[in-house]
Amino acid sequence: MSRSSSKAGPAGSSSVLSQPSAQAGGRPSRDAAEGISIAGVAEQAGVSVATVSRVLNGHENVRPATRDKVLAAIDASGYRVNELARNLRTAESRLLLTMVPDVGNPFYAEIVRGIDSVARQHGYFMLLCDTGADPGRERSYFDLLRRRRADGAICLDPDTIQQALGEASGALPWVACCEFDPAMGVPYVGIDNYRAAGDAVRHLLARGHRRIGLINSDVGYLYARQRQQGYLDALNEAGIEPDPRWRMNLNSLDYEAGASAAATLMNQSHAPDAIFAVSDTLAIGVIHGLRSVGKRVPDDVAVVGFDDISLAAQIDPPLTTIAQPMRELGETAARLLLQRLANPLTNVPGVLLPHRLVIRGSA
Amino acid sequence: MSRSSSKAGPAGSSSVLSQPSAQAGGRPSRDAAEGISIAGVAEQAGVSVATVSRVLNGHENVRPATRDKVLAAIDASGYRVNELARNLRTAESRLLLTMVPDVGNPFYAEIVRGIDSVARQHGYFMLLCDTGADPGRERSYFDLLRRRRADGAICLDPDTIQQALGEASGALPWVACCEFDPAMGVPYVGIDNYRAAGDAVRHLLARGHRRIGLINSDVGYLYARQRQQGYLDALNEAGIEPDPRWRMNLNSLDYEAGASAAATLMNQSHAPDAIFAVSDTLAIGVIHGLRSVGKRVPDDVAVVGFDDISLAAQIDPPLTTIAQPMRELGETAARLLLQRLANPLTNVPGVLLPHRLVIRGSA
DNA sequence: GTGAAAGCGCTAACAT
DNA sequence: ATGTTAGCGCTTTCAC
Repeated sequence: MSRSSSKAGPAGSSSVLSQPSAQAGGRPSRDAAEGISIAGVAEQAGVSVATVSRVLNGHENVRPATRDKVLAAIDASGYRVNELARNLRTAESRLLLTMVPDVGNPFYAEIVRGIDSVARQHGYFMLLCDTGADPGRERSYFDLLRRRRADGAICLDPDTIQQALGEASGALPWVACCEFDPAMGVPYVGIDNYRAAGDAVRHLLARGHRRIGLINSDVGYLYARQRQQGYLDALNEAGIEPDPRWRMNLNSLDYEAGASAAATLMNQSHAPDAIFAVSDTLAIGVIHGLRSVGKRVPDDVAVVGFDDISLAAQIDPPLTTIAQPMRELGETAARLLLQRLANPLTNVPGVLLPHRLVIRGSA
Repeated sequence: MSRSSSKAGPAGSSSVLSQPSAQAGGRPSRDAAEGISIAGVAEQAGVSVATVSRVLNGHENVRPATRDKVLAAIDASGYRVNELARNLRTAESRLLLTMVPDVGNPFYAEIVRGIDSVARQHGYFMLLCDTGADPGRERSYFDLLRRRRADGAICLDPDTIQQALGEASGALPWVACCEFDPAMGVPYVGIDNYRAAGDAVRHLLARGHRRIGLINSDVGYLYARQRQQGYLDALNEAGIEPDPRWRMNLNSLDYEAGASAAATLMNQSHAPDAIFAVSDTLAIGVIHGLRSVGKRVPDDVAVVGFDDISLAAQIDPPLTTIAQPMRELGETAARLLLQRLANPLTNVPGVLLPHRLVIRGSA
C-alpha cells in the first residue's frame, strides 16, 4: 500500500530491491509482502494472468481444477485486487459521492441513508462529502467526479453553489436533491417548498395567529426563497400585510442561531405571536430562545418547524412541523443517478415528492 | 467481496458524442469533452505527453512559451486529468476514509469536521462512510483501503467490529478514534471513559442521589463496557450496592430508545432517582420519557448525559453532561493517520484527551 | 480452457 | 527544454 511512502520517489527509499526490474519507468517502491499483484498470483498458481483474472471475475470458462489452484494461490498470498488498476481498465470506479452542506444537520442523515441503501444495493459505494456550503470545497469534490474518481454525485448544496459549478458540469453525471432549479437541466428530486411553506402558514392562520414571523435560512438556498414566497403569499391571501420586521435570514441552521433569532424577534414592540422556522433545528432553537425571554410555547408564541427530524417529537413541547419524506428523497435521488449512469442519453426527469403537515404541541 | 463488473456501460461511453444539447446557445461542442486524454492534449499542443505531464505537475523545466501552448490546448479541450491513471502510477489516492457507525448522531459531526479540516489542510480528501455499525459494511469499506482506493482510514466503529477486521488489517494504515483497544496495536485517540463515567456518577452522588440508573449503549462498544465499570466502581466506592435492575443496554442511541428506556426504568418499585445516560441523544430521549411518565427533571429524577453535543444546552432543562473535546478528537485522529502515512515505520502513539463535567440544569 | 499481448492514461527515467 | 519509452495492475480480444 501506500505505506512505502512515495514522496521519497523511486527505488531509493525502500532498500528492498524487488527484482532487478532493470528498466526505466521508475516504479513507486513497494515491499513484496504487501504488494503482490495478479502476476504474482499467476506465477504461484502456475497459470497466466488472464486465467487469474477470469477466476477473479467469475468467468465461466475455467476448469474447476485450475480455478482451485488459483484460489489457493490467492488465499496463500493474501492477494487483493488493486481496484485502481481495475478501474482504469474498466473506466468506472463504482463510487458515488454525496455532497451535503453540513453533515451535522440531522435532516441530511436520513436522506443519506436512503441514498446509501440503494447505492449499495446496486453495487456502488456511497461516500459522503461535507462541503460546509463552501464553493471552493464543493468545487474540489466535484473535481473528483470530473476526474473520474467517482462515477456520479448527488448534490444537496445551495442552488447558488450548484450554479457556480459552471456549464461544463451540466454534462457530468450528477443529480440535485432537495435543493434544485429545474431550469438548470439537472435531474432532481425534492418537494414543493412554496406550497409546503404555505401550508405551514395556513395552519398558523387557522389557529388564529395573525402576526406570524419567519425565521429563514440563507437566501443562497433556493428553497429559502421559495418558502419565503409561500409564506408571503399565504399571508397576503389571508388579507395580512406581512411586516418585514417579522422576517429574518440566518446563515446557520444551528440551534443557537434559532435561539438568538427568536430573542431578537421578540424584542420589538409589535412582536409576532407565532413563528415559522424553515428547519426543525432552527425551530428547536427558537423554542429555547423563546423560553429564555420568558415566553411560553405555544401559549404565548406558537412555533412551526420544517423537516420532521426524529428529534422533533422528543422536545417539549413536541414540534409541529412540515414533514419531508427524507428516506424516499434519498432513495429517489440515488435511483435517478443510477438511471443516468446506466443510460447517459435518456432524459432523466425531475420528481417532486409529497410533504405533510404534522401537528404536535408547539402550534 | 469481488463484484463482477456489471453490464452497464462501456458501450455507452463511446456514443457520448451526441451528448447534452439540452442547453440553449447550442454551439456544437468541438470535442467529445468526455474522452480526451493527455495524448490528445499533446497532439493539439504539438508537444510530447511528457511535456504535458510536466506542466500538469508544475515541473520547472518547461519553457514558458511551451507551457502556454499546452495550457491553451488543455483549456480548449476541456481536458481533465484522469486521476485513476495518475494514482495507479503514483500508488496513492490522496483519499482518507472515515468510518462512523451512524452519521445521524450529532456527536460524530464535530469529530468529522475536525478530521476533515486537517485532512484538507494536508491535501487529502476525507470521505465519510456510514457503516451502521454493521460488520459487513465496515468490512467492505475497509476493502476500499485494502485495495488501494484510499490511502488511510479513521474508524469510530465498535471495538468488536474493529477486532473482527482480522489480524491482517493491523498492517493497514488506519487509526481508531473514540473507540479503541490499546492492546490492538493500532494508533488511537480518545478519552478516559472509565474515569469520565466515574465523574458523572460522583457528581450525582454529591447531589445526594443514591439510586442511580445507567442507560448504556450496546456492549459491542468497548467504551460502553468501560463506562459501565466506571459507574459500578464509583457506586461501590460510595458504599452503594448497584442494583442490576437500574442498568440497561440499548442497541440504539436514538432519542426514542432513550425515551422508552427511561419509561421502563421508572416502571418498577424501587426506581432510580437519577439516571446517567452514556450519550446526550439518549439523555435527551430520557428526559422526554421521564416527562411522559409524569416525572420532573431534575426534581424527581436527575439526568446526566455524555458528549456535550450542541443541542445539550438548548433543551429544557439544559443537560448536565460530560463534555468530550470532539473537534480535537477528530483533528488528532487525522494527524495520527497522516503521521503514519508519512512514515509507516514509526510507532504512532495512542493519545488520551481530557474530558470535562459540564453542569447545567438537569442534574 | 488457457495463454500472449495490447492497451486503459499517466509519470518518470533516460535520452537527446 | 523536450521527446521516447517502460511500465503501474488489470481486463480482454484473439489465438491456440
